Order: sequence, then C-alpha cells, then structure tokens
Amino acid sequence: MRIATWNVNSIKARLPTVLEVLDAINCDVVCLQEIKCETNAFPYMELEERGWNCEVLGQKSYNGVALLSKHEIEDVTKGLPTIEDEQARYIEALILADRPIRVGGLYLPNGNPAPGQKYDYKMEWMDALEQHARALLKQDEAFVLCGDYNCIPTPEDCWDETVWQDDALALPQTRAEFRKLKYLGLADAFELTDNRAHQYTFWDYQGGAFKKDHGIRIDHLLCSPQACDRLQSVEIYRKARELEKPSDHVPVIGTFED
DNA sequence: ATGTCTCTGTGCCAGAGA
Repeated sequence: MRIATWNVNSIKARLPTVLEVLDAINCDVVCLQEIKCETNAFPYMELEERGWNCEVLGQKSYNGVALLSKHEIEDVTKGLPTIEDEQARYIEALILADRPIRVGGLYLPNGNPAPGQKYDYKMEWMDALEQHARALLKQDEAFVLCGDYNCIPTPEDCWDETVWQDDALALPQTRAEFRKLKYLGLADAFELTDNRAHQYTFWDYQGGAFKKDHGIRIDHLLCSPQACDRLQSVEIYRKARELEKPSDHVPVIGTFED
C-alpha cells in the first residue's frame, strides 16, 4: 500500500505533468493539495480512465484538495469536522484495501504574514486538526494524515534556518503545534524511517532555489500507531521538480504493509 | 547582473497569494 501526498499548485495548469508523475510513482492513494479549481472543474475523466476513484473538495482560485484511490472508498468527509472553514483544505476517506486504512489529505494555511489575522487562522486550523486527530485516535485504527503542513519541523528541515526563522512556517508556535500532533501519538513517517537532515519537499520558484537545493521539508505523513506498525519506508520523489513546468512541491510517498 | 508562478477580472496588466 503506497500513499502519497503532493501539492500540485494548480491541477489545470499542469495536468499532463500530474498524470505523468502519477504513472511514475505507482501509488494506491494520492492526496492532492492546491488543485485551485472548483469541484466540478476537476479533471475527473482523465483520472478515472486511468483507474482512479476521485473525491474532491474544490473552490474557486485558491486551495482545494482531492483524494485519489485505486481501491474503493467509503466514509468520505469533506472539510475538518472541528472547524467552520470557508476554505477547501481537508478531505478524508476510508480506503477499502485488504486491510483498510483511513487517509486524510490536508492543506494547512500558510499563515504569512505573522503575526496577523492569517497567522491566527493558521493556529486555529492547527488546533482544529489536533482535535480531529484526537477523535480519530480513539477509533484505534490505522490512519494517515498527510499533506502540505506548511510547517518546517526543525532547523535541519531547511537549507538555512536564519532565512526562515521569522516565517510563519518555522515560528516556534508553529513548531509547537506540530509537536502537539506528535505528542498525541502520531509519528512523522519520514522521521521514523529515514530522518536524514536537509531532505526537502518544496523549493521556491525564485532564484534558482531547486538548482541550489535551497529547499524546505513541509509535506508530511503523520501516522497513527496502527499505521506505524505497517510503515516500511518513505520516499521523497525529487524527480518531479525536474520536469517541465513543475509544481514547487514534490510527492512524498509512504509504503505500508498490505 | 539577473532570474517565479498562478489566479482573477470594470481584463490583455496588475495585485494577491504562495
């Protein structure tokens, strides 16, 4: 069972690239963020003809999340149940593989500039996510909350801590909220299986950041204890950043025992 | 020495968001 998360930065602007990468990474489930289209404008046809079951929570212009699965899906939730949210940032479903696994795909608010209203919203959203994670943990099932967390967990997860230290992605309060999720009992799949320093999932479009490897690690898979038991490896699919018209993020893939 | 991309709309550039 291979589960990926990928912020595509508009699915309409790079559909051929998205399809190419999806073919290459050979996953069972893929959570997409920043699809930047309304639900009914999602390219269902192109994905369904490649065998994907699609669940989508879109909106105009910004944000938007989708959950793709090669297996049957049930129990779909759109939007975090713990917050009134106008923005399309969360989608969850139970994946009916031989051993079912619940998957939540999330696009956490960026929060810049901080401090300010946008950062307040980010903190509210992280708190709502923690409340939801708490409820899920009570079910004692395998689940993975994956997505663009817009959080650089530690100084080793960015190319230059001094550049990011005042950014909403790296502020102490952001890192503290991310740690809270871990203290609840969720594990960062990358940290658990690989944990090398300076392994990135995002590189800015500006200033040739990818060429210089000036990146940050902000796309994460957080696993429940039952999912950790099945976790085998994590791969950051850097190749996606080398393609024509790439997203600024690359897929992060967790492999779990079937 | 300089170098981003994508979205929208009193639209063909500019401002916002990342």
